[in-house]
Amino acid sequence: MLINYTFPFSLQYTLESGQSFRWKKYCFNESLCYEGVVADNIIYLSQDLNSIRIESSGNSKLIKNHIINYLKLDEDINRVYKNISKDIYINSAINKYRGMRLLRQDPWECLISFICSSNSNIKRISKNIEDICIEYGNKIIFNGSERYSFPSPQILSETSEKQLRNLGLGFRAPYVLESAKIISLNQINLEDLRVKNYQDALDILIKLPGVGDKVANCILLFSLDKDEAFPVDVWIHRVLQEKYFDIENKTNNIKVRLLAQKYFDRYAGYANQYLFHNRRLFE
DNA sequence: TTCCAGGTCCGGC
DNA sequence: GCCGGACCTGGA
Repeated sequence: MLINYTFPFSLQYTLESGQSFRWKKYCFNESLCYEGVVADNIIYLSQDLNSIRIESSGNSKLIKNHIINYLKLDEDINRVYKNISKDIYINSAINKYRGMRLLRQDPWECLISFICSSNSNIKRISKNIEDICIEYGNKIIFNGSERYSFPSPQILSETSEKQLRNLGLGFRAPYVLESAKIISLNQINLEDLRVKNYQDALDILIKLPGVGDKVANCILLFSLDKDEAFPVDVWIHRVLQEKYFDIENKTNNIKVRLLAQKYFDRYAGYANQYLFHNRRLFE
């Protein structure tokens, strides 16, 4: 099955940019192929000259729509570039990683993933998420691959801190458990945040345990269509200090975020993603 | 051995 | 309100 896309689009940059943690890279017929789990199905994706090739364990028409939505192919990336091209530094990052897109992930999975990201690294986060799925998700078999779905809020809320610590989550275990309880009781409805404005959605998300300003901005940017969201981590802080603003190492991250959002405006999140990727791969 | 990694939380000024 | 330290764990 094929999906056509408008240029520019890079599957590799998009799936390897640290937004999502469940894609595994393969080399197949001398081209890159990615295996992941989206909406309880195993998905294989690869990029041809004019289209994205999909194979999956699920109903093909449904999956096609899921993937168009997941890859956010409805976004006009050229309009984004036009908006964020403010200086030579961001332009150089755009030229290097042209076609890197933001995803529209499941906010629940995104929430747990970025709670797990706290004071960790991409390799370990990926392992934590995969272990959570293996332990509590449903087995999916397709084409010789065996993967597991991401468990529901109910399922995770019925685990225990000890069980989650045994999976290697460390001090993040109680945050995952308590957040799962809040979501499963529908005290916070993540999908409802999509129709709220950025600031209101942010104020709600940071009430969740383990979710501060940085993690909340990741969830807003990578799953809830808030293109102005701007997660400030050590890498972004470093770039902004080196290339943009007169700030100190210790300058409050929220102040830094507000400066950047004012500068890059409505698509600040895309600028963030290019600056992050560029700076992270530079070292 | 020590230090650090996509931060958050808590307690003391 | 702001600031510093603690926090699980695995890899360098």
